Amino acid sequence: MSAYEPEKIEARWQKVWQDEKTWEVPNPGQPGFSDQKPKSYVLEMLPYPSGEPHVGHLKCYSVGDAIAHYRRRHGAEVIHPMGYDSFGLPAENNAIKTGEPPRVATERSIESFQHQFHRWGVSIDWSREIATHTPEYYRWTQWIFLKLFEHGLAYRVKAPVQWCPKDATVLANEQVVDGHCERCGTLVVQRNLAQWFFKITDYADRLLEDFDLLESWPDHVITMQRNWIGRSEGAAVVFISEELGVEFPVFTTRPDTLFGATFFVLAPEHPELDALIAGTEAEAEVREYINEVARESTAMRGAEDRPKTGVPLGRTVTNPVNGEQIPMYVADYVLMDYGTGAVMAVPGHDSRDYEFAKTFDLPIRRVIEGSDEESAKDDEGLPYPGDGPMTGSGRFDGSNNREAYEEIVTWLRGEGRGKSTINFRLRDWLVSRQRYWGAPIPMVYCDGCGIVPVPEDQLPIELPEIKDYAPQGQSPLAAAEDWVATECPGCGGPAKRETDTMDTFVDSSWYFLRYLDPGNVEAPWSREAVDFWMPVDQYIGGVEHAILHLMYARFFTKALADMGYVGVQEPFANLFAQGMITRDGAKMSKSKGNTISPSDYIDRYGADTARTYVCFMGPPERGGDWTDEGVEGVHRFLSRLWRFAAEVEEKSGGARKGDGSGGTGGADGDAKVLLAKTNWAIEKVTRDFERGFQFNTAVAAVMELINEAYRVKADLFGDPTGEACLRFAAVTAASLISPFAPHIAAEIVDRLTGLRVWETEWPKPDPEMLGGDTYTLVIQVNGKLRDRVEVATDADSDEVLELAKASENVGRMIAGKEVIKEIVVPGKLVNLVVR
RNA sequence: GCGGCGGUGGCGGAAUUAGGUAUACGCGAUGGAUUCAAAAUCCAUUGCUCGAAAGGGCAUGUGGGUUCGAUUCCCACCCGCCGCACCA
Repeated sequence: MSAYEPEKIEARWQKVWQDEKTWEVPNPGQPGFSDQKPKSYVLEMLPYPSGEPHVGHLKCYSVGDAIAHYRRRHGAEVIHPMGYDSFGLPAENNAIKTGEPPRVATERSIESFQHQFHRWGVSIDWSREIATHTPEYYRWTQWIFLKLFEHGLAYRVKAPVQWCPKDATVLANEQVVDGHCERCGTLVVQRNLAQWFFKITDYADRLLEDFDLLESWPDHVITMQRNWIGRSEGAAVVFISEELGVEFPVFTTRPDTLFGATFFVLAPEHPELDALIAGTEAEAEVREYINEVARESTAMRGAEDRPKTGVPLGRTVTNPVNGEQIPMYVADYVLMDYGTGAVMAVPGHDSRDYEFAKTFDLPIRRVIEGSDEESAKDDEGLPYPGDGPMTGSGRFDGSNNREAYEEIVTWLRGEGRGKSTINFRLRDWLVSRQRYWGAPIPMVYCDGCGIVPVPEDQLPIELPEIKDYAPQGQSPLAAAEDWVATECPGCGGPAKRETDTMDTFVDSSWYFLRYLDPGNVEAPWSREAVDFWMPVDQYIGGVEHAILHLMYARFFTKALADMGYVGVQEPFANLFAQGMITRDGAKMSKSKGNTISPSDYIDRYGADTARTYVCFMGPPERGGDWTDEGVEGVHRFLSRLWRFAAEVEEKSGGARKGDGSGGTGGADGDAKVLLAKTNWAIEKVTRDFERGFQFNTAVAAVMELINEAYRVKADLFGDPTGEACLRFAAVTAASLISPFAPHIAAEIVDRLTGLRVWETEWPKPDPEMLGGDTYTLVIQVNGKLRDRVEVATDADSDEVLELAKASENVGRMIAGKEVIKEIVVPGKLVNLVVR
């Protein structure tokens, strides 16, 4: 009997797949294309190539490949490509440290990924491989930039932006976590810079509404995006400074509390502040406060339990509902980038305004009554955020605040002082980066013509070779003077290139379209290919991309659809968010020294073991802790499968065509039990795939099948029907495990049937064989398990009840008691209720 | 604070999707077979507890409820993880 030698069988089948280009699929119009099969686009989030692939990649692609295999065996034409998100900071930071050009380190890493992915045996169509750092790719990233610009969706503006001093670049709002740089953890500061933005806010509503178009996304991912977009309904209300004749619009979700507004607060960055304080007594103090705030980091400013600070402006505005003059303040608890940067303060019904009023001794007015005790005394129960009858609100007194809401807004509208409106938390996407290793922004600046887009036929604007990658507060590209100096496409005069590069999230916002037509030199993709393959039927990746990447890609798809380049509104119909693998309960990191190198395990146990293990260690959508013992357990299981199949091959002859079920008819005894278990396993694994990729229990079911085979095999060898059942069990076990362990499965199925497992149809359970002649009847007394007996499947309720009562143990439990109820659940249990 | 997810043996987890055998599968542990020996392999046992055994009692974060029967449904709470957060 040959031993299980994964290194041999894995190399053998990998060579077959590579030589025969097994996983390559044609596009419409290409030779071999057929529209008879349903298509399925299975896609894992493309990896950032840094060093070698890690266990996160192993898990992502093990899950994705299982799905790809499963769908192929259900008759689908599966497109399963991969590539590299190869622009980005780590390679550039490495370059600054070592002087090695980012391209060199990146391409070395890509080679390592290619090598590892081949060793993992992942079923990828390598003819579609892409890398975002190649001019062939970023030419089209630049092209999309131009299209967005053309359609008014890309614009340049000077604005306060988040700046990371360590990486010396600006960051998108989404890349600032708790006031720190998402990448390096450095405290982020604000700077006023002219930057390129994408107008994602134009799509805020559609990004929300179109969640309805998705087939299956995890709820928590949708919730995270929903919160991030932060749609809130309310009213825009205009407060006027009579002295200056300036209008101050505010956004409020509570126009019903307008009568309770006792002061008015502006953000320190508010553009009207200058005009308000110029030449007044308050000027010096206010300026000092503004400067103080400017020095503080975003994190400090947003800190919890921060005492309220602010300065009175010595001015007032008019409350539109009652004409009252209320004092104006500047305070840092009002944010410039939400709403209008100004708020009407209602201390009676808003906790922040309440705190501020307490600190500055401002009037607090109740305008909505709560329950009786709460409204007993003026200031008790305040701030009160709830609903109730209105008070101190003129003609609205007595009506419920929710009902008065509409009336107040209507009244404001009639007066020209306000209207109902919707506000979003989402900001436009800042895409400029003052870094080298990214796609250059295809724009030039001309003294005469201003900002001029590079004509399409001049793309790509290639990254120049430079020597010094260190950022100096501006892009390292600025040092490449020959490159920067160019000719204005408009007037032909001297002009300068934009030296910022694009955020790498731009590269990854459309790569799934390029896979569909990767060699196209005329266009980023052919509409025909995109119409055929899109949307992605199953997307797989980590939750860490729940907001950034997934929202940007959705935005791009919608914008490209509006321009007529794609025909879908949503790129990813189904999303699977995998959980993170930990080691000793902790996130793996180089600094902790607890990283797992997949290649070490593949050297020792083979790719099948590593792949099956990551699918078995727990539900794939949850995290799991990597243990060496667990890996060994899976390897032990595959070895058992192997030995069992080898024994079948040896004792019952070589390959016989078919699914292995030939000759199993008329089985009884252990043979029949094994046959039933085999059919049960088919049913169970299939159900686990269909019910959202419950791979841990799918693998467990095949383990159970193998355990059953070991239990009965000694008795069955030698008997023709018994051997047929063993053979069927072996072929089926291999077939069912093949999405996780494709090499061992290919080898076993080849040896026992002469067929190629990936070309065979997914097995179907024989419903006749699922149930046996008998079942285990559970007998309860007062709901407690008292006995179990084997009962014929066709026994009726009376017979079952009789058998239950005949049980010795049950007899003891009901002796001397009155049976007041008898519950019979056919095929399952009997419960006798006694008193 | 808001939103989401979760709490089951020594450990990872199963059963939760129509309420019906709690702990599948794996790990770990113990015993046995094989071996000169070890590794590997195979077999058996393994929630806690009382009992010689037959068998009993107790167990799914806590407290209630519905039910013949609740890990599953309802109410109230506790703990953990994740996301967002002075968002007006």
